[in-house]
Amino acid sequence: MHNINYIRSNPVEFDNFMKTRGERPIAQKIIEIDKEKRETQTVLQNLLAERNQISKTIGILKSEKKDATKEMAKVDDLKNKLNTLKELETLKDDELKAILSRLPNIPDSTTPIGSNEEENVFYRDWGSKPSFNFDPKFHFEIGENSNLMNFETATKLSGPRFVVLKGQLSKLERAIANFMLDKHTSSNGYVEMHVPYLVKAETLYGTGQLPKFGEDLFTAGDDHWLIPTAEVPLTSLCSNQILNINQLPIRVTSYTPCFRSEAGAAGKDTRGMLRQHQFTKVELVSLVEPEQSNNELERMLNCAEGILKDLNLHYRVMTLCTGDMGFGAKKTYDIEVWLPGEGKYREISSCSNCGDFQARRMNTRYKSNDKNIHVHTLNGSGLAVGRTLIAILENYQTLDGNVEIPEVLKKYFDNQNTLF
RNA sequence: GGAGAGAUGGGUGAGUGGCUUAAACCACAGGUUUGCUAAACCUGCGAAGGGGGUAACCCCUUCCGAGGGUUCGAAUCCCUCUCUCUCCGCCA
Repeated sequence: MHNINYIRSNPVEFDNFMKTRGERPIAQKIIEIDKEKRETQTVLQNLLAERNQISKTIGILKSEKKDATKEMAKVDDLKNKLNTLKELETLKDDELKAILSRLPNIPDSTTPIGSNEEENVFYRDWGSKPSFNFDPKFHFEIGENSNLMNFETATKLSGPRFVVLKGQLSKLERAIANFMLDKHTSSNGYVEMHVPYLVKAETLYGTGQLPKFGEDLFTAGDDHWLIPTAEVPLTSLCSNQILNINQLPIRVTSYTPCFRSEAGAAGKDTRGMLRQHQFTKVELVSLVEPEQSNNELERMLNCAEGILKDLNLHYRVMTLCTGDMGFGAKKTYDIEVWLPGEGKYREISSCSNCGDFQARRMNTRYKSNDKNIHVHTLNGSGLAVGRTLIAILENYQTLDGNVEIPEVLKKYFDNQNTLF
């Protein structure tokens, strides 16, 4: 949610920012509605003050057993005006909120301007593409050949875009998640949380998925929605609170399933477990003071990259351009891991600084020198577990169809060297 | 699911239609006193928004779980909903 005062005093700049995010100029309309609302409010409040004054007089007159019919008639007269003005004010306020709640965040000054993913900018990379003396297979070939990755059974149970993992692959999924959680909690200063996977619409509004992107979500009825990412419950932990400054920074992590309808992705990545309706992810979330959020984004990115370095997986980091960034983000880094089977870099983590955008929507503030200031929120995958599993299968595969176990994961496998 | 009780500021908690402009206490912050700490005393201390002023500041409105209603006037009365607690039932 945007600060209306900012739009009021910088309408041109605001429209320019919105343009980079694919929005039409809207500041003039916002200012107009806001002005109407405030004017209505002023008149309304003056009348209310008048009514309160007269009512008080009536109270005094009555207690003195004097006649108050004249005053009562006066207030009666005010009533109609008050109702009309109240309705108008509510109308204008709703209009304003309807517009503001659907506008994306303003990009950071360091976010490259562009219209789609083609214009994302290379930031840095690590490692190099592994070489194979055979044709590396796709992850789903390795998985299906081992009989431990089954898409048909999953489709039988739930339809397309689900998977059943068995035995060592199911264990690998769990080992990856454990490794990530262990690292983030012991070395990176995050506190592990166990959170609900079903949340209210209000919670999704706070992080920005609603009202605009309901189509991407699964709902379980009765105002219960399945989380598309643990960012939603984690960021919302302190919603509607005023924190003490010494509680910051807050760094939390959680391993959860994520549910996405993939409404706009028909026909895209239909083979394998790259794009599923359900997948698991270890999420990182930070709440920090505004001055800290730029540094925190770099820190978070390093925490996510650290996992890939430990797993010895080659990756590159891209800075997303304005047109490819998510709704609530000011700046986003995507980490793309190299998948030799597919021969492509694929997103495995996305780290975003949302500034005060989400904090405004969910009303999370902290007290500093007697002032209440909105916190800055950040979220990042650290990492997507399913895609990490894919990356390990494709990067650690051997000629005989087996998969070597990465050094840091061996302790979860009784120090075995290979998976099968 | 059934029965009952409840929801008031950071916390405890008073307030059943108009001297409530939400008391009091605790916590917290500043100050006085003080060899240090503590105690005592003094002062301050919720949020959102509107208006005025160059400004320090001043005025006003709204908020007592949420939303409606009654009334000249609602924390207080009425209706609906949500949540919490206790007991019973069911249950991993």
